[in-house]
Amino acid sequence: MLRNDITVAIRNAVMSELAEVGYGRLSIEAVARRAGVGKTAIYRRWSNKLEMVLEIITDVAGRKVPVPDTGSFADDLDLLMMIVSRALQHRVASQIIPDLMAEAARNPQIAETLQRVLRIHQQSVGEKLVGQAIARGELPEGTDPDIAVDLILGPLYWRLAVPRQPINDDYLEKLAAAVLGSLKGGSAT
Amino acid sequence: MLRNDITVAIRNAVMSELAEVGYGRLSIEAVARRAGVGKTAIYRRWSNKLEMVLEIITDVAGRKVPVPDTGSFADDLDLLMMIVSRALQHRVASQIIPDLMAEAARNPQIAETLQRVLRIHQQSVGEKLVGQAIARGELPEGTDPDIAVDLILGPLYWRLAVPRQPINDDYLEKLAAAVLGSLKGGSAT
DNA sequence: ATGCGGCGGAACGCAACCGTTACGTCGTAG
DNA sequence: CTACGACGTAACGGTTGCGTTCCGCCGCAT
Repeated sequence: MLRNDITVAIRNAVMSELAEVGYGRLSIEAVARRAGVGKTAIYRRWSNKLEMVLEIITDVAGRKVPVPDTGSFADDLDLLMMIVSRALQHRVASQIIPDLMAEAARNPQIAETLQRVLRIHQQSVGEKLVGQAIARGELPEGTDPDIAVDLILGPLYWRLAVPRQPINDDYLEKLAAAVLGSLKGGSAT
Repeated sequence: MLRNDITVAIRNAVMSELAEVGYGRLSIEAVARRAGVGKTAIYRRWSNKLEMVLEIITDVAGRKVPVPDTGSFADDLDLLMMIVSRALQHRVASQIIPDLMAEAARNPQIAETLQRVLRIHQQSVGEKLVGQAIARGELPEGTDPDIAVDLILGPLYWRLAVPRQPINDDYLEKLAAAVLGSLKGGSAT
């Protein structure tokens, strides 16, 4: 019987609040204010801040990412890196992700939740992508998909989270080429 | 005339508190409690939380990192990655760094301070390392030190901050080999 | 027409922290 | 011996947030 429009308003408010002040300073009262609802509406749905945030981010992060399959590993790689860099550069994502990661470092519940959600996507994407490439003979057999994922996502995430430099097409192209080279080289076996 | 032992106690307390609860939830009162000093001692030194944290982390982060120069780029790379991964895996660092990075995403003062301190080290290390290698003919001329740095530090930081998997010697070796491959390939020009 | 349930609003007591102030102690320099 | 200054402690008034409770409103189903 809980009104759905209210639930949606709260979810949006949580995401915005998370982006603005971070998990550490997120308060139920601020969420209620922003959503234009009473605190009661929130406590009727979740029993505290942690539970609320976990439920909401699990839902948001759980959306599927399509794995590229163009027929060429180089193109798959280009495409994947473009998709990821676009996603990471969206305003809300670029604020929330590092914040939650930092929070995960000290809150096992958050850590566990994020790991579960992220690992599924990330790992399966890696295995699928590398698997396709090996099957087509574009990568040496025994290429470690784990390292491949780290090489692909690492620099992008680093660039986003640390130097905070924009990732333009030119940079992306160079980076993709470098990653391709390292994997084709067959060093990651 | 401010007593030095007190200042040191406060600095340590700030670092511990940062690691435990993060910048967002760090309170002056908690720092004072932990350091075993009065709030007055803190306000006598800094006028607020931001100023205090900025001063302290600037100091800590400002320590020089030696740039490897073994005579071989492959060895330089191995050594650098080992040093960095060790540093990143230390308890306090692995908690504080992602937290401050997340905070930097919403606080320009923190962002500016971190960028200044980090960029100097990181950029100069990259340029020096790549420069040496080019001079020795181990890397193609025109190799972009920027991309090189991203390729080297990105996966390490990613691994630390996101999947939070331990970085053992075996993994490090494979990763270094892959990075070496990608740079030698000359794609990053 | 009646009743149920979700709603916003307001207030509750409690706790933590802010930044400031007053006080009394203690070590040291003059 | 005296004076100064940094120290810890305690308290200040004010703010914010917690999680709970009670109220009156309103939409909807019966």
